[in-house]
Amino acid sequence: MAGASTQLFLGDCKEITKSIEDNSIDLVFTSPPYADSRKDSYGGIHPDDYVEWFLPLSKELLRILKPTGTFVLNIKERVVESERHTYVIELILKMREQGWLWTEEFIWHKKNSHPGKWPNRFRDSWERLLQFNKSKKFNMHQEEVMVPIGSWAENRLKKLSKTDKVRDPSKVGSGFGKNVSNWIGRDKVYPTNVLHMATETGNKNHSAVFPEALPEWFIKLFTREGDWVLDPFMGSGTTNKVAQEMRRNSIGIEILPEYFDVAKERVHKEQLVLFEGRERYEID
Amino acid sequence: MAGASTQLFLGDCKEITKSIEDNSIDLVFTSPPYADSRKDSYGGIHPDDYVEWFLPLSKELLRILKPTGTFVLNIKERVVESERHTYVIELILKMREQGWLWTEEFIWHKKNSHPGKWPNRFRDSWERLLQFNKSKKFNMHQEEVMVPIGSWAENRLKKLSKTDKVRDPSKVGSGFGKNVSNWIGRDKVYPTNVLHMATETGNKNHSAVFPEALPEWFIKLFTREGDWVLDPFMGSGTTNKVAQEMRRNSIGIEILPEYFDVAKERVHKEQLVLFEGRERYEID
DNA sequence: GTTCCGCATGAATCGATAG
DNA sequence: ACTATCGATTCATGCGGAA
Repeated sequence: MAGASTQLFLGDCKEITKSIEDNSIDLVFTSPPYADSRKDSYGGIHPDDYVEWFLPLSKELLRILKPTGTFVLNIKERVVESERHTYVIELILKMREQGWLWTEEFIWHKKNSHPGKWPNRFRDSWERLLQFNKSKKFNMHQEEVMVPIGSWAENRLKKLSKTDKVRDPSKVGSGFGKNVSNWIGRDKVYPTNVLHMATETGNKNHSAVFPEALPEWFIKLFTREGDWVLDPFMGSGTTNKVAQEMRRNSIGIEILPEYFDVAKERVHKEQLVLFEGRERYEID
Repeated sequence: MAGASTQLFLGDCKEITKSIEDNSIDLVFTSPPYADSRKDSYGGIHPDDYVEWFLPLSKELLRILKPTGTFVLNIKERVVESERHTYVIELILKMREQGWLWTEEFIWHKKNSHPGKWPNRFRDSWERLLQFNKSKKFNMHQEEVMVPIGSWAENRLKKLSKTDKVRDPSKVGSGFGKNVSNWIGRDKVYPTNVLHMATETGNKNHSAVFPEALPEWFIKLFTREGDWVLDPFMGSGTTNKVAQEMRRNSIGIEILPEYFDVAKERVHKEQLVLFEGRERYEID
């Protein structure tokens, strides 16, 4: 196989996932609209309704995921009336009732979190990456995400300014860059469950909320070449773009035409299959 | 007052907290025994029983905390049968039913987390620091924990003789650029809700899991000199030692004599008040 | 070509004011 | 009283043009 198939769907993921086969997906990686945010984009799900809104989808995802597959959910609760809302932790409990295993919670430390100052809280600088599985025997390719202790750590160290050292005296314990090939032959260690990455800002064509390195890391960890990756809330297609570059097959679903069009432009045209409404376009 | 009072109690915190006055504590900072861990120390509460075991204490804490006070709970769920157990998130929900506000969740990134390798997960490198409050109007002294500004500022703020830049008018916000001049000469900024701290490595006589910097940070943030700090699971007394050095009054409760004795030795003897069993010793 | 440096922008939240 | 809108506040990053 020369390239991987990238199938992009325009429509509601709750409906479109129904047409996906049982036990066919190796990794679901997605960042759904957070409650009440992107109000104009997704209809603004109220925090109190969020769990009930999400559960029909997670039920479908449980069906289409392979027994060896993994579901990684990037999410964070909003502040509502000076409190962290509980919809995320309630969702975890309800998904377990559906049959999901809550295997792990990774932390994404956002080094350049949104600025701001409030009398009762500091900047929110992290998000959850909830790992769910269908069975205890899931695929995990740990060696693929090993961190070079040599080059990466040293370069990282070099860049630290005096003030950085004061703020974070013993460096950062885990992290990763984009060019794995540069690390071949170096001494490597396993990473931890804390990921240090900046959000991507200032990108003109698309403002990806998560950096490419985020789906890249989980795709490396939980899939092999030729496996199937699904992002039911594709947005501008970051997950699918990365999956394609990594020679994984992928499915992306997006309900808003504006985002869908951006995603279309970001993936390479070979092996791209588009499903827009009733029509089906294939580009070879 | 020359020094702060440090009162150490030997006994069960669920009982001893009952004798503490209503609305008298400014900060509760504690790291309770995690479920099933330190089995030999605390009797090993089973994960499934953890919430019910904890709730009577949190109810007392709600009573004795000042309306302006804060409860910081350092906790992390254990892995049980390849899953993260749900007792922590269930506890959050139940404590809210008791009347607590779940204001925030800080992340303690443990930079030197214990090494290890498992087939299905990486090293656990973070813990939760759950912030609960009694009311929305709690004391928070943000200026006490400011950190050096990032190195970006060195270049960014070098020359600002021009007129203030105005943000893209398409965005509603009034704009960061407009107030850039406010940043000249500033060298400290507010921190985020992610704390990078190493675990205490020095193998001492006790199993102090958190470094002194951890309670120190929260004591600075949520109390002033002369305020009252409580650690109901004192352990070897790290919280109380730090509180004393920071001229805060404190109460520590520990059920195990071995730990209690270690704590006794770690605090300075002036103003130390001991309550061991029925007897009361005052040392002045 | 390489480094430097200006600059737009981002899953935000609170309190006051208006409807 | 209760909800909606709006102004104020604040860092760090990567891009792209300039040196």
